[in-house]
Amino acid sequence: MSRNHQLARLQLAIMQVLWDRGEATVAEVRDALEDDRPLAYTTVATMLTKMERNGQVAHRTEGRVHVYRPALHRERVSQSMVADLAGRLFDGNVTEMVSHLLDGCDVSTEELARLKTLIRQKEREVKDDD
Amino acid sequence: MSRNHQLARLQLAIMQVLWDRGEATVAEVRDALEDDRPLAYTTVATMLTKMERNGQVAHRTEGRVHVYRPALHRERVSQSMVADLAGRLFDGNVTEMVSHLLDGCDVSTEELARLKTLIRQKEREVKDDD
DNA sequence: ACACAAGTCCTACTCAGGTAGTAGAACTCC
DNA sequence: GGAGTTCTACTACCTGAGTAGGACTTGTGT
Repeated sequence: MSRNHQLARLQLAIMQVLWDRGEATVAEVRDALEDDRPLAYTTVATMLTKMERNGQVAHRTEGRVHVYRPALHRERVSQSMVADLAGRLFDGNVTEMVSHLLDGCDVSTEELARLKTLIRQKEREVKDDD
Repeated sequence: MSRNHQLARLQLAIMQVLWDRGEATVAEVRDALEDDRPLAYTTVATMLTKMERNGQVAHRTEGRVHVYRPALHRERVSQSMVADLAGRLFDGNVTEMVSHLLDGCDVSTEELARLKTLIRQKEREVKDDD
C-alpha cells in the first residue's frame, strides 16, 4: 500500500517529463528540463539512478541507452502531495486551501466557472454515496 | 519583497505552533509537537536556532528563557507554498489542483457549500477589478 | 549558600537531494 | 581503424533538514 508519495523538486520535475512522454532517455529528460535551468547530463543521470533505487522510476535498456519510465501514477502522486500539504498547512481544511489558492494566483472568470461546475459535480457524487 | 517562502516539514510544524500562540518557548513548542512524535528538547532548540538564522523566527529573552515568535506571515507562507505546489504539479492550473484536493480528502456537503460561497465572492472581486 | 531542574550553547552526526567530474564502453563517421 | 561523441557507472562533494548528546549557566526554593 504505497500511500504517501512525496517527491522533491527535481524529482517531481523529472517525473513530469516522464509522465508527459511516457518514457524518455536521460538526454531527453535533460533537454526537457533545459528551460528551467541547465543541468549537466550526469546530474540528470545520477538523479534517475537514485530515483530508480527509490522505486519512483524504472528503465529498460535499448541498445546501450536507458529508457526511463515513471513507476508511480501521476494522479496518485498529485493527490497525495496536495492532500499532504493541505493537511500540514490547513489541518486538512479544504476550503482554506482553495481560498489561498484563489488568492495566490489570478483566476480567470472561466476558471471560476469551471470550478463551479466541478463543485456541482462533486455534490452529485456525495449525494450518490448516501 | 518576501516572495517565496518554502518551509520543510518540521519547520512548518514549528511555525504552526508559533502562529497559533503568538509566541512560545522551546518547551512549549516541544510540548505542542508532542502528539506528532516526541522530540528531544535540544532538537527543537536547535531547529529554532537554525530557523532564526534563516529569518523565519525571532526571539526575545525573558530571564534565561528564549521566547520565540514567528517572523513570517502565516498567510504569505500558506499562499506561496500552495501556489508553488500548484505551479509545480499542475503548471498553475487552479482547477486541476482543486479537483485533486476534492478527490484526495472527503469533503462534506457543508464544505462544498462554503466553497460555492467562496467562488461567488471571488467572482464579485474579479468583476470589481474590471 | 547551594543543589538542581530547566535552559542555552556548542558540537556532531545521519540522511537525502542536488550537482557534477572522471573513467571507460560503445557507437559514428571519415 | 582512429578521432570524436555519447552513454552509463562510479565516486565525491556540498547543503540543509533533522536529530540529539554533553557542557555550561542560571533562577529558584529550601
